[in-house]
Parts: sequence; structure tokens; C-alpha cells
Amino acid sequence: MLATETAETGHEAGSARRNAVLESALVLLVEGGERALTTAGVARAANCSKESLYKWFGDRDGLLAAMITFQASKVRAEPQPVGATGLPALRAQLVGIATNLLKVLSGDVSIALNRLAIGKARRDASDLGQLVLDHGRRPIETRLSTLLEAGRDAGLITFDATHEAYATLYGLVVRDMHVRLLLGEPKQPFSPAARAEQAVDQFLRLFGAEKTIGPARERTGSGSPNNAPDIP
Amino acid sequence: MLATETAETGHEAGSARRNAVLESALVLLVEGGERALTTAGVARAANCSKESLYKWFGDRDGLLAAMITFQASKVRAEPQPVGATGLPALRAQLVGIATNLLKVLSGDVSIALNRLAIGKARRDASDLGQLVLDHGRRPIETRLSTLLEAGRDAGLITFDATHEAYATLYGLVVRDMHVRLLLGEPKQPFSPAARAEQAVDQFLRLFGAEKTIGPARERTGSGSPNNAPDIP
DNA sequence: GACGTACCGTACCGTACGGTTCCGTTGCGA
DNA sequence: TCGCAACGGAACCGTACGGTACGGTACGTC
Repeated sequence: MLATETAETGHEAGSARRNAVLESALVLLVEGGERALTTAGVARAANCSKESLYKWFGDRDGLLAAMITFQASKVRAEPQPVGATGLPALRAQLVGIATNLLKVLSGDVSIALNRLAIGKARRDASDLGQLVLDHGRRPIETRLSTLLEAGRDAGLITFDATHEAYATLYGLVVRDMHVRLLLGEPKQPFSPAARAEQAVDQFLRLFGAEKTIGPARERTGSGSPNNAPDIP
Repeated sequence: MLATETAETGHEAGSARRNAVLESALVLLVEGGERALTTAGVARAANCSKESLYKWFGDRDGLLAAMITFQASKVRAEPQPVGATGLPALRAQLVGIATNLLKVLSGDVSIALNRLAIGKARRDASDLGQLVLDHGRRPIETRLSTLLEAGRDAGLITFDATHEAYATLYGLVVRDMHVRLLLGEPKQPFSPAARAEQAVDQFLRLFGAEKTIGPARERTGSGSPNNAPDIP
């Protein structure tokens, strides 16, 4: 499995042609689901031969794995500047990551790949689910964890276990939106930024150091409240 | 599709034999995934004929749908007694529902059925996902919502939009445990009751009416703190 | 200009699965 | 006892898909 993976060579593309094929496969998957992702279909959509597919990816599972790593390589988030300090800066950074997370998770390609991995989970040893977790969750967790620990070191927030704090923030941000989307519930329009701000504010009310949080009450219904300070 | 569903007749079982077949199918699905859930396999495991399968369920999709409603009919939560009032009672009821939710969501059958529905979901109306949402999420949401609104009416908690409060509580309780399990991450041992208590306490700190919450700080790392009053 | 490489397009094969049909048996009511 | 409905078991069919093999073509290299 995982015949010729991009991640091992590091860097960027396996080859331009290969990536074009993967892109076609992703399109096919997004608009047709796993049923549409046949080897013949991919070959037809990408104008390549099945023989090339098997030469490049070794296997259908190898193709699926390559699709996941390929998509992950496109979503690499830029390392945000860690310039300013203070609570407003921390809040702004958290909101930024949370907004990005919400946008990624509700993207069509992400949904399709997660559906694929979940549908095949536990069936094979070649676990696509682990691949998705490694390339999807782990980067987010490390980014958020380092940020949270920096905030704790700066005395802005307090918590014992980093993972607990991260998990709470994740829950506040994503709620059950992800599973609902995966189950096929039509995505209702919403503002990722507003949701992220709301969730981060809730998180800060739970984990903020004693007197850093300003007004006690916060209306949770309406979208973006006016108490958001601008990014410094 | 959905040829002969149990839910329409209300009550209980379609027939004893039918339910036994569905039970066999669930076992097959849990331990083999969708790949193992072939019509021939179900017939063999249940000692029935494929002809009977098609007579009872009309279709493979009908069988899948019947499995979902059948499983849902087994999980019907008992209507909890709404006797006592006051914050400790509210907290206890919330913790009870949250604990139950965590146990159900991490159950093998629930995981397998959710994987099945998600794997077959697409942007078009693939109904299994909707079925899972209707029989899984909606009951929880209505139970929690009525409870939350009762708490608000009693002046114990405050919120504008019920759905927002519900969603926040859901996120605090479940976090991303569900998706991780669906992706095949091995379930690590944890105490649903302790997690539920922690989440409900966090929720009450966010939505509790002004002076009803006692000590301000709360350690989030350790499991079940000693500040939990017994159920009245 | 011969050779090798990389690739496309397509035909082909084996298999597995959904769905159908047929037959034998059991059991129940008239 | 007869008839009939329900059911189990098994054979069968059509199709779709993963995987392979083969022929043909463009291109670079000696």
C-alpha cells in the first residue's frame, strides 16, 4: 500500500502529470462519491491509461491514499506570524485558526475524503482513517497546542492538560457540524469567522486567567458581537 | 426504498423473525464493515433465504434502512422523571443525558451504522444519513432542548437561541470523539460520566444565570471532581 | 535511422455481488 | 387429508469493477 507517496519525498509534487490525475480523481470523488471513483473512471477523466494508474499508485488503495496526502499538501497552512502578544493577539490568532478550521472542514473535498476514509475504516489494514487523522487533525492540534501553551506561559489562560484545553476548544468551534455534513445534511450558510469568534470567546471565558476577561455576560445568539477588538 | 419500515407501524417489532435477521445483520456489519454486509452473507448468517430478505426489505437499501430504525428502536431512552427542580437537579439531568449520549455514540453498533450511512452519503439525497440524523440526533436534541428551556424558565440558565445552547453543550460533551472513532482511531478508555460532568459544568459556567455558579475556578484536567452533588 | 522509454487507449479476464427463479419442506387451517 | 402460504436452500443471471495484457504512438538518445 501507499506505493509511491508524495509525503516520503517531501517537497511538493510527485510529478505534474501525477498531480493532474489526482486532481481529476478528487473532482470525480467530490461529485460522485466513492461509487464514481473507479479506476476506469479516473483513467477516462484524467485522459490516462489504467496501466499508468497502476504503475504510479500500485493499487486502488494506493490511489486513495495518494489523494489524501495530495489534498493535505495543498492545505498546508502558512505559519502565522507570532508577533504581537497579549490577550487580543492570542484571541485573534485563535480565531484565525478556528476560522480556517471551519472553512477546511466544510470544504467539498475535505467532506468527500473524510466520507471515503470513514466508509473504508476498519475494513482494511490500509487505514485511510489514520492517514486522514495524521494529515488533518494532527497539524491542527499541534498548531493550537503550541499557541495555547504560549498563552499559558504568558499568563493569559490557565489549564492543566494541553490536550484537554485543545479538545474543548475544538468542540466549541466545530460542535457536531462535521458529522452532520458527513451524514449529508445540506450545509446551511453561516459565517465561519463569526462562529470562530463566538467559540473562542466561550473558550476564553472557560480558560482565561482570572481577571483578563472583561464583561461577564455575552450574548450567544447573534453572530459577531461588537466586543471584538481589532487585530493589533 | 424503505420498503417496509418498522417505524411506520409504530409500536415495536415488524416480526420476531425479521428482528432476528436484523440482529444478525448488525453483528455482521459491526465485525466486518459494509464489505461484509452482502445479501448472501446476511442470509447465511441469519439462516434465512435471500428471497425472504427481498420480500421483507424489498432491497438492499431497504435492509440498511431497517437496520438503522431497528437499532434506534432499541436505544429509545426512558423518559427521565422530571421531579426535582433547582440547579443540582438540572445538572444531574444534563449529566445523565450527556453520559448516555457518550455511551451510545461510542457503541460498536452506532459506529458501524454511522460509518455505513456516511460512506453512502453524497451531495444528492442519500437517505441513510437523513435517517441516522432523524433517529439519532433529533431525539437527543429535543430532549436536551426541552430540558434547557425548562432550566431557563426556572431562571437557572440564560440563553437566547435554544439551538445555540444545545449545540454548544453538544460540542462540549462530544468534542471530536465521534469523528475520531468513525475514522477508526482505537477507542481509548474513558469515563463517560466524568466527561459528561466536566462538560456540563463547563456549559453551566457559560450559560448559568448570574450567581448560581459556585466556585469560579475549575480544574479541567482531572476526571470527576468532588463538587458533584448527588441526585436529589 | 534504430532503439528504449513512457505513455494512451482498449480489449480482456476473473470474480463478486445484487437480484431472480425454482424447488423442497414445514406447518397451519379448513 | 388436502391445500396453501411461508420459508429455507441453492442454483442462476447480468453486470460492474479491479487488475492485466497488448498494440500503438510520441519523444528523446545514441
